Amino acid sequence: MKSSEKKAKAKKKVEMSDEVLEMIADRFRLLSDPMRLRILHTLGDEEMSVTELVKATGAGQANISKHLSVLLNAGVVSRRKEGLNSFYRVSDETIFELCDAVCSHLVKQLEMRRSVLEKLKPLK
Amino acid sequence: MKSSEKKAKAKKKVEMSDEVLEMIADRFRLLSDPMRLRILHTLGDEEMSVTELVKATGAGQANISKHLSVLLNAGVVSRRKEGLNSFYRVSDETIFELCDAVCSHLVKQLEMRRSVLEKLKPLK
DNA sequence: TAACTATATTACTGTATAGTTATATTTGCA
DNA sequence: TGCAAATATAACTATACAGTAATATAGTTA
Repeated sequence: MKSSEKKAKAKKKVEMSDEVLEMIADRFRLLSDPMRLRILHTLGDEEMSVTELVKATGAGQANISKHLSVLLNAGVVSRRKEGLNSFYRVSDETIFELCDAVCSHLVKQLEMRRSVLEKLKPLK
Repeated sequence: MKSSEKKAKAKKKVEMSDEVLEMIADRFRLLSDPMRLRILHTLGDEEMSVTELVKATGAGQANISKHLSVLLNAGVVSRRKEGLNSFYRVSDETIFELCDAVCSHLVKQLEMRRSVLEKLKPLK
């Protein structure tokens, strides 16, 4: 017992190198853009061409292509080329788990705020 | 059966407004910075003052304070003032679930790469 | 009251990146 | 071969933001 006699409360923490933190941050940064989230949500479990995504999202073609290349580079989507078309699909489903977790947290948060407002109502 | 006779494959997607996507992106953006991740990881389940966090992380005081105010504003940490000190603690544990999910994904990803390299070894 | 300490805030700088326009590249077709 | 379509890329602009230095604010102590 050497390092655990400081405060008795703190759990021993795993050392986190800057490199690991940077990798985790990179992963979150991937999902920190509304347009990329829109693309991923639009794809769902489907395979879609760039043109289809452009139409579905209303964004510019260059913009969509750029975001897709970011996602492709990160291994979140995969690409299948066929003639003139490039078809993309989500190859890393764990992305959706993260999004779902954030979504349900937001819902919970909004519900809490609503219930607080509800309690204030009678005071009007 | 009207909108479901297009491709038969696509699940009906929930409409996603720009506002909702922006909120989700905001949440991910919070975690897309290595220094904020370092602060959250350093805090863990402890309560710490700004000075303690400055010492533990090696970052500048102004920088730590700014990140803490971002996290406070987002409801991820809470603040307790006592005399000259401000004590912060993580108030939203769901943050750690997200981090854990990303971490285990990274581990899985690295293991996959390692096993690929392992198979290539005999070819040397 | 004056000096000191902890924290917050402001102003500034540099960097990263989202969106856009224009262009390059590749493939299919007349 | 030449044109058209789909996609990718390069160059540019504007914006956001992380880090820092300086300063403000508030509490503590001599």
